[in-house]
Amino acid sequence: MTTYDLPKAYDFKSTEPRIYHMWEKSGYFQPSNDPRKPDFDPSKKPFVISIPPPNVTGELHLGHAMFVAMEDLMIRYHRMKGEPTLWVPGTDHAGIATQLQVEKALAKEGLTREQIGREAFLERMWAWKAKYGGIITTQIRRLGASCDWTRERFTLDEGLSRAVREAFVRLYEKGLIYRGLRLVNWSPGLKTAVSDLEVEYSEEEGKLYYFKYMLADDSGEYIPVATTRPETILGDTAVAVHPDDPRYQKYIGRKVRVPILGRAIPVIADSYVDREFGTGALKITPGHDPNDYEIGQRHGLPIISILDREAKVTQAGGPYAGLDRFVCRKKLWEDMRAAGLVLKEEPYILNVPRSQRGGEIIEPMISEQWFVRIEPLAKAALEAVRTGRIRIIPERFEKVYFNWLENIKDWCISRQLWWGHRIPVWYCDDCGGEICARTDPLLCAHCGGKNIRQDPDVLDTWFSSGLWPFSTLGWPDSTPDLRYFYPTSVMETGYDILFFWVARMIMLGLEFTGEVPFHTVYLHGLVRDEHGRKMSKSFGNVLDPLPIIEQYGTDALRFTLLVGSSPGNDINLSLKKVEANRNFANKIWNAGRFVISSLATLGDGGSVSDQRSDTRWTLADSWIWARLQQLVRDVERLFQTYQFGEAGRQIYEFFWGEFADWYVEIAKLQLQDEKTQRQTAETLVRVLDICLRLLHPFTPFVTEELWGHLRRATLLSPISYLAKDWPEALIIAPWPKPRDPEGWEEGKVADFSLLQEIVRSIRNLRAEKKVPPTKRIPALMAGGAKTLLLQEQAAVIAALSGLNLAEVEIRSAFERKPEQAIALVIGPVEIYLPLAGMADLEAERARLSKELAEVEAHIARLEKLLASDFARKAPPPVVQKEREKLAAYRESAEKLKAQLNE
RNA sequence: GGGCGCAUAGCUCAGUUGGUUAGAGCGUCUCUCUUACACAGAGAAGGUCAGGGGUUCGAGUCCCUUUGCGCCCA
Repeated sequence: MTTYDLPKAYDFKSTEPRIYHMWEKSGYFQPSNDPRKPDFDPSKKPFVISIPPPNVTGELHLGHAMFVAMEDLMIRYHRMKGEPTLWVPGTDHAGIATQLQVEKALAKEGLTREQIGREAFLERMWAWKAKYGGIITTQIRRLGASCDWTRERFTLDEGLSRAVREAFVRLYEKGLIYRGLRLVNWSPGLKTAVSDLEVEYSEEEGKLYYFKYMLADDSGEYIPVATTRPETILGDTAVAVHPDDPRYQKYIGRKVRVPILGRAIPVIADSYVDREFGTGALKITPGHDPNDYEIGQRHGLPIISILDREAKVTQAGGPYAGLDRFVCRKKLWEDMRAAGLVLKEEPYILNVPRSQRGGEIIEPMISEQWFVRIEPLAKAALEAVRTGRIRIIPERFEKVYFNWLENIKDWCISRQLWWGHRIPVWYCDDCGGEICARTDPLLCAHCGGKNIRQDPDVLDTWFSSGLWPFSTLGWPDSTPDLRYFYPTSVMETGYDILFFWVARMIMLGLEFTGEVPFHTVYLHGLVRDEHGRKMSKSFGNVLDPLPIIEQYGTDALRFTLLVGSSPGNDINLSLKKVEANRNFANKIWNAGRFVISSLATLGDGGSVSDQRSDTRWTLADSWIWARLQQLVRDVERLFQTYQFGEAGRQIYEFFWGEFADWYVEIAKLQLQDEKTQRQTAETLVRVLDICLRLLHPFTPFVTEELWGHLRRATLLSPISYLAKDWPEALIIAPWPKPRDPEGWEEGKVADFSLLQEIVRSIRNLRAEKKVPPTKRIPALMAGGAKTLLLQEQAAVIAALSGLNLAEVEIRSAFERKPEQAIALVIGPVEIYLPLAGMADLEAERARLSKELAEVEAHIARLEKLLASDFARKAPPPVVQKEREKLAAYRESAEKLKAQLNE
């Protein structure tokens, strides 16, 4: 047969691109049951994920690596289970972020978008997208993502743009979209409105400024007022006091003068005012503060906008017109000081609204914007989760979701940008009418006039992402894909975009399709640095996934992210962990090399038949098989409950700690014996095969590569029948099916555990006594009830613990304790290692006494336990287990005592 | 102000029907280049599971509470 000469270390660098190419080229990423193909069967239930679309011109970060690892794991698992599986990839135009990139490039040429005009600017945008748009998807491929690239979508592509247009028009027609002057969050740097969600509040040191609001009747009286933003004084239209405040009651209904400007404004009473805060009198600036806006609405106060779109003071600011907001703050305060209006300043911790993008201070401003009337949509979205039609994992996020939707405010969806879906509304200059249409109108629908112009604004990017699960499948058309693959199955993403994205998809999905867009939401945590700090460029602790992949391989990174995380919790990533998992990939590789090489020892006597009714499985064979079946059951249970990390850890433990450390070592022995050679090779192949299948969703590359070698080697070997049903690639190999235990497993596992304990005890003693590892030593064993087992396993024990088999003597018991020997007691078994000259009698007695004391402590503990209510109230199997333990300890104690008495 | 999470070995973390000897990786110490793997093997040290109270035969796990840290919402 062909001998395999695999490299000693797994070479991920050459393997990963080759394997990925093979998968993609072979069409494995496409659903096995495809509505586009003639043999399509609509009755098969598919498993579908739509990718959280990354920014089209973005670059890979660990958040992407995280979601790809999780989603690819789910996709591969379901694909291997034989379900038609679809993972829809795509990208998002990321309005602000992308536009900023291009504006930055323009700025380098000394240009602004306004200078070159909308049309030319959009040409630049598309050119930019063409240039950088492929980078992120190439990088996602490097992560091993098995998504169906033939179905790749982009939020600004034709189909999705049509979906956005349709969605807008429907909401508009239903009265769920309106345009109006409202106080919105304004980003002066970006010169656009942003939604509530795009504003973050940070606590910062600032000042509380106290000053006099002079009564307008020139009585010389004043109301002391405090503010954190003096410049807004220019926009004040009232001073409010609490109606029950004795200090100020007398002023209610009178007028005060706005400092410097001299405008007379009323003193009003409103119970919103907190008497304890500041001076207990509140200046009201409805044009620049959300709370003041509310109060202003209640009292019918005028609204004055004192800032323009760049946050410079407007004409309303009189002498300050044209100043920047912060310059104005300073100057106005100085002028007020000169005018004798300043009382004092106090240090104060402010809650400063900052743009989620860029961090500049957001200015609440009155502006005409488009909004979605969200309440009816939110109601349906709440219901969907409340009734369990959608399940959020981990569950605690359901509460967060409810809380947000219950207190939701209308969604500001217009952005003063150029890169995005333009609002499909036209205004008629002739009749003043408004036209909202699915196709661009040429004439006014109301008066037939030609003087119509489209609203210049575009929609919030999240508006289009909110349609993603169905727009990517062809909505609003009832395409075969939409009919078959929608609703999708799982929405997997980070908890940080639960509101931004997930909630909106649920709302819009229910609204437009009448169905939930997915039945399960799985939320992963954020990737942090190794000490749990948020990664940030300024802090310099950002880890870039690409160099990590270069250094340790994709599998190592994926396994680290998957196994190091639990649902909804952040993960601290360190290169040490990735390195450890690179080592695991190498361990898999080398165990595989061993298994493949073991096939060669079977010789080339041609293929043997699958007849093996006469096989006598060894203890090790039975044990590893029982353990493997247990693993398959556990992994299945863990996958079903979305505990992927735990599943990965268990496979890791089994593979390294049981298969490689124990079975492979014993297999070396069994392969030398003609009688057990074939069954050993068979077991090696079977166990490795199943392990590779279980590991494939975690570490797809090394498992695919190795499995390919295993398959070819097996097919060329005398036991080729094992691989006769294997498909041509692991990615489509059937997922191991859990089987019920057959009854024999427990006994074999217990026997093997005893064997392991014996081996460990001997190794331990050897290390303690500094016996050179290569020195083979004799041993006498008294096996008691386990004598037969020991005799059968003598060769295994000898090999694993460095005994000289020819000098191993096993009996049921010895009449006299062997001299000059060190004794070990392992439950029912006594072992004597005649280490001439090493048996220091005193030291031995001390060692045995110590052991006896430990055992007696256990006996005392268990006797007490079994005498308590435990014996009556605990379930019988649990009690039985403790009784057995006690019996074993008693046996050990007796033996130890006997040792000490000699 | 409301809500949520975390606190387990030196470090980073698992531990999902509560079962009585709490695990891993890394780090540390000792030995070994044993023909799958030194990206390894063997052995060892290291934990009153944040403090207190409760439920229970039994609590790292459930309940209450205190302290510290973090996050979300307002």
